[in-house]
Amino acid sequence: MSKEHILVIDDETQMRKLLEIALTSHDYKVTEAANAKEGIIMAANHPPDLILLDLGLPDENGQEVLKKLRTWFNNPVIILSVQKEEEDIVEALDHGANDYLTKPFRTNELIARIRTALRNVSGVKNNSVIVCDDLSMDLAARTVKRSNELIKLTATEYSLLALFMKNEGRVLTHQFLLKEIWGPGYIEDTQYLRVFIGQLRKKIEVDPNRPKHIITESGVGYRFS
Amino acid sequence: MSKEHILVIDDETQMRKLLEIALTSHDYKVTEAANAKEGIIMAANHPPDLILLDLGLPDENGQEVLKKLRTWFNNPVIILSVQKEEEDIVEALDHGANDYLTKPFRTNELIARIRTALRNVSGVKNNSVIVCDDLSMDLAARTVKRSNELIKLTATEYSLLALFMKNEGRVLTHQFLLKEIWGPGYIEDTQYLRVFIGQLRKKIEVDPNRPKHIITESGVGYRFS
DNA sequence: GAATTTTTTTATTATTTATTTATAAGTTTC
DNA sequence: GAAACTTATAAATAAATAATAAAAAAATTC
Repeated sequence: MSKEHILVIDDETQMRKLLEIALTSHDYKVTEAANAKEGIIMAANHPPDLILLDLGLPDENGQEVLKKLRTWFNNPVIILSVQKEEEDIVEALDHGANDYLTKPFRTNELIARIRTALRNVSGVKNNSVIVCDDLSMDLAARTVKRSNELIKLTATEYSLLALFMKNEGRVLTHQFLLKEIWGPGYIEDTQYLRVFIGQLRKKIEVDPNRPKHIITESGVGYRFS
Repeated sequence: MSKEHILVIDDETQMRKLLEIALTSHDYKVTEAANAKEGIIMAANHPPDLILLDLGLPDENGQEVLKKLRTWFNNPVIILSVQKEEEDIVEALDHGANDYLTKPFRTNELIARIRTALRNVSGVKNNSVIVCDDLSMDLAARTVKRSNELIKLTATEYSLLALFMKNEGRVLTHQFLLKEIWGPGYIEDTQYLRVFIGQLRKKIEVDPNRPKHIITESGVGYRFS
């Protein structure tokens, strides 16, 4: 089963270590960046489910980093900062942060706030089960069943299918899918999509040659129904 | 635009007054309840967009109130409490609270956190659907239905039909249509239009030989009705 | 650190869509 | 109502897009 992925962007080694231990012990997959530039690149190369962002980065103003991320990154961002001024908090929240904790923070509270943020991922409730015909996806357990049989999906396959099931009936363009799953640097790589759509169809369709769930919208994208 | 509605559940009169002033000045509609029982009834009778809930209510434990609310209330709940113990915060968040502020709090921060919580729920259901007789086009989903049956259109056919449906009743000249769909270099290629109008009619008209939707205006262009 | 799984890349084939061409059917104008 | 012009339809060709298989590379697991 694929773990939820959290990207920590913080320049203090000690803090990263602390977060890594706390997060991995709660069964999250953690990646780390020590500065803004690195963090943005990592987020773009493999979009995490949530970002923990320190505002006091050495190479760039944290608020600016947040603004940059929010031009394309739609998953939760939680700010961790020594700045406890009200105006900093308000600014960050209005720039699209989902939560703001001041350092030093309490670990269990942070973990609870991460759970809360991940639960509320905009749009579809992230704690429910999406059922669609013979398919059902448990977003909390991160599992997929076809006619009550568990299906084994890789992390990427799961993310892709989740995106489809959260947007049933809607045409999702190649660009949108690539941006959401692989990051904004991959919007040209439609071949990735073809390969993974093919793999998904093999796993979820009764007849992969006559797909009923993932419908091709030639020249535009795909639609799940 | 209708104001967003916030329900304040708090037993302290002063606090309610303070919140009322702060919230109304930020253009929210505010209703108030002084205890748990009243609060739950008010939320049930007229569900607000967001609830501000004090945990220290006289008649019932705040965590229990939260649990009761969460059995049916899906909009954001923000906790305001004098309790600053980590375990209280974690418990409330895990019971479905969206945020937790300890009293005394800073007003602008609260307002910003309210904005953040409301941002996550709104905006998802802005489906602009154009309906025209038996035809309906969902611009967000990028789908077209004829008498509730999905119609399969190619990318060009869809763009053309969207242009028509957005300009219902208006005559669109050949030049305009060609420029919009194919680009300014194709103003001369009226044959393209004829081919695609023909294909569209086959798909959307009851009797393609007696078109009711796409009307030919000989020598000028076409009109959608 | 070897084995396994997953992702990425490459190559080939299949399918769909756009464009062109040819011809028939309407319209307009005088 | 016939010539001139415009529009409609069908079908062939070209181009673009999509699917599939299989390899190489990278990441993960034990």
